[in-house]
Amino acid sequence: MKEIRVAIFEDNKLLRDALHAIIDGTPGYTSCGIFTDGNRWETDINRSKPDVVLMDIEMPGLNGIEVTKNICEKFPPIKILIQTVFNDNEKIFAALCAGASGYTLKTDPPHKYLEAITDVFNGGAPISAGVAKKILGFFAHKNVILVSPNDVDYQLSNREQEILQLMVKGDSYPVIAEKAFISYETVRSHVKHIYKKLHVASRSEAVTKAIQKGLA
Amino acid sequence: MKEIRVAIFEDNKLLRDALHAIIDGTPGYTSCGIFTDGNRWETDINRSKPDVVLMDIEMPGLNGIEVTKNICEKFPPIKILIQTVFNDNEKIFAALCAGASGYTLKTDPPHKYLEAITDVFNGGAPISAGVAKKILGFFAHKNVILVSPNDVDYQLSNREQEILQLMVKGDSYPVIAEKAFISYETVRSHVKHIYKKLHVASRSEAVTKAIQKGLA
DNA sequence: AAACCAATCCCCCAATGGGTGAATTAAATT
DNA sequence: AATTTAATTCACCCATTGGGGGATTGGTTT
Repeated sequence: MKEIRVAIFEDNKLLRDALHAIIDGTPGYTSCGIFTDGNRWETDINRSKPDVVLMDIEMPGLNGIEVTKNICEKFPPIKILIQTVFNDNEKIFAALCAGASGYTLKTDPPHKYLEAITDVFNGGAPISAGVAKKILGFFAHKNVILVSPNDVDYQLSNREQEILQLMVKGDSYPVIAEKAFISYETVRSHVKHIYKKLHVASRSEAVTKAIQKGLA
Repeated sequence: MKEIRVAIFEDNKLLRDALHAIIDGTPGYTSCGIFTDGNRWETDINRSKPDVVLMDIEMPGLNGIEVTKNICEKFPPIKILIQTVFNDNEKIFAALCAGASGYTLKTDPPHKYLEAITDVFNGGAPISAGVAKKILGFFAHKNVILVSPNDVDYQLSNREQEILQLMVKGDSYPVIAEKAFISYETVRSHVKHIYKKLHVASRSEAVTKAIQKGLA
């Protein structure tokens, strides 16, 4: 049975040292890297080669959510366990979307941490009670809607995506023209191309599709 | 310490009897009602007065999701624990939105059930590992978007909501007029009122707001 | 060289938005 | 009981916006 290599991102020295001690002090776990911020995450990850990353959300410089997003993209096999203290719905939601594999509360006792680490390492999805309650709250209060994934690629050009964003925002063509530094007529031309690619025939349909397909 | 009153909705006789036996056989738990479908849910709930409901999703007649929605609306203090077997994302998502307090897999062992019942009774949100993984998947793959809750009530009338739905669908005014059995001019009149109430000035803004505020 | 596409621009006409006004009905308030 | 408020219905005028077709340029691919 291989040891689980754990990297720690945590700006609080006390917590950092405590985690380090717990992980290195428990058979089956090794702390392979301890970092106080996410500014050099890429080299940090490359050198420490962790199986699991313990990620603090609030850190100086790049925050934990950004770093999580980046690691998930560049190193998909690495499991990330986010640690959170706060009750900010927006932040929890953003953290969920970043693509981590589990969420624990900092107030959880050490043995819970170790359990969670093993759990994510084995492909599980440990979620602390408090976080679970929040997530169910999201759904129960209908603060969340399901969008069909990008099963189809609409092949919008960069410029077209840009225009589409502004359309979703509700900007009129003249306003879009100003913001994009092109003429009114050119905006309209882009819009027409967008409609063709999205298979829609009006602005409102395009906006609906953009939101529901996650293009905005 | 009060006993926890548990009602069971489950169409499978074997499972139903097993649950009944486990719950009544464990100190601290009483099964106060056992039902094979949700068709008479309101009288069932009124008579059995449960603290916690074990709800099967697939039942003849009214399915578990509908019944859950109804109970959550009419009897908010009652906690509902949904039991699921299948892997259908859509169904799990619908179940989450119905407003239940917890989700267990039917494959979980009995002691897990009892734990989950106690957990929801105490305000927790037990989520089985498999369901947790699915939920994180929703968020990680961005198949889900956060909508600001109805923090403000736009006070749209029924008719206006109806028109707004059709606008979101992308119907033109003449088409909306046909579907709503009113004249073109009346549609326009409603639309203007909608814009005033939503504080927007164009169809696309109205559509965006409708989607993001959950009005559609 | 030909075909393609993104990005730019113009014109015609239909659809949409804002203002204003008004009749009927129902509900709420005084 | 009288008044007010709001919802629903309809109408007209007119300016702005939006949709469809067409066209040019420059760059890329075939």
